[in-house]
Amino acid sequence: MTYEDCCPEKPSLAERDLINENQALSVVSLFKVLSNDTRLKILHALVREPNLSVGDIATLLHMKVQAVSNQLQTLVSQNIIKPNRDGNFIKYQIVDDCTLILLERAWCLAEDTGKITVSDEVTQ
Amino acid sequence: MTYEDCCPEKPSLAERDLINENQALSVVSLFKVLSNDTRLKILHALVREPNLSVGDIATLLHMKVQAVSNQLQTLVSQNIIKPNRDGNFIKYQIVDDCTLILLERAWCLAEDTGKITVSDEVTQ
DNA sequence: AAACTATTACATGTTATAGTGTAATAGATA
DNA sequence: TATCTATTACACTATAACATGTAATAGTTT
Repeated sequence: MTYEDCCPEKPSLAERDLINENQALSVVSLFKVLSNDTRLKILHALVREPNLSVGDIATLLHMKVQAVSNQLQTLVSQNIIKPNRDGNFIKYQIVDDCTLILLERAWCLAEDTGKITVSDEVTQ
Repeated sequence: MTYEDCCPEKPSLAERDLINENQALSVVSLFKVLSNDTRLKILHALVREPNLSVGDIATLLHMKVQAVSNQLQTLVSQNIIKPNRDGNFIKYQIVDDCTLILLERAWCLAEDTGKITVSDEVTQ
């Protein structure tokens, strides 16, 4: 998965007409999905290990299953992840890795602007 | 401004340890800044035409100056834009274009996932 | 078909955020 | 220094989002 695989051949921001209400709201809805630490953790867990269940994720994140389920539903409704039943469990996987480019870029940017570090040693 | 200029040489998402609380919150704070239609419009206006004043932007967006000022302060406090006095006016410019990569990617992605179109003709 | 268990639905309390109106401020110009 | 005007501060209202607890559901397995 590289940058070039996602969203090629679009006009640059400066060349576009000023973003209108509908366009802005669509972009906002995408950013909003990524604006929650629980959802980010879920997504990252699924990148590292696809096909986790609600219980799996709750255990990994040390959270209540309801809280995880809430955020899974949000991610499903936004078509970021999709459910697949496997016996007694419903396991989730990421629909389009292009969404993850945003997470990757933001993570990098947060590191480079000094807010966090790769190893997070600053907070220790 | 290309992708390669921003945030090079970082481990992939799958290779990283599961994102921790501090890291997640830092990334979230970045996404949150971009999760508001007014702020997106302001940023895009400044990409298209740097060094606009609060009044300029309020006129462009057909909004109250106070509302624009509120969001400008948010963007300044997050170090996304910076103020420069010019006579009676305070004009704003974008600090780091790398932030815009996120906006560009999200806009493209929103288009490609069918939520909006380049010309926004769907909403007409 | 019945029981079992993972998952979801619903209502609630809490917190955060956006925009507005009024008032204050700050810097420039004369 | 005084005035003028763009900008910001503050208080307030409305709205939305998150986590939680309880209860319901749905699909599997025996």
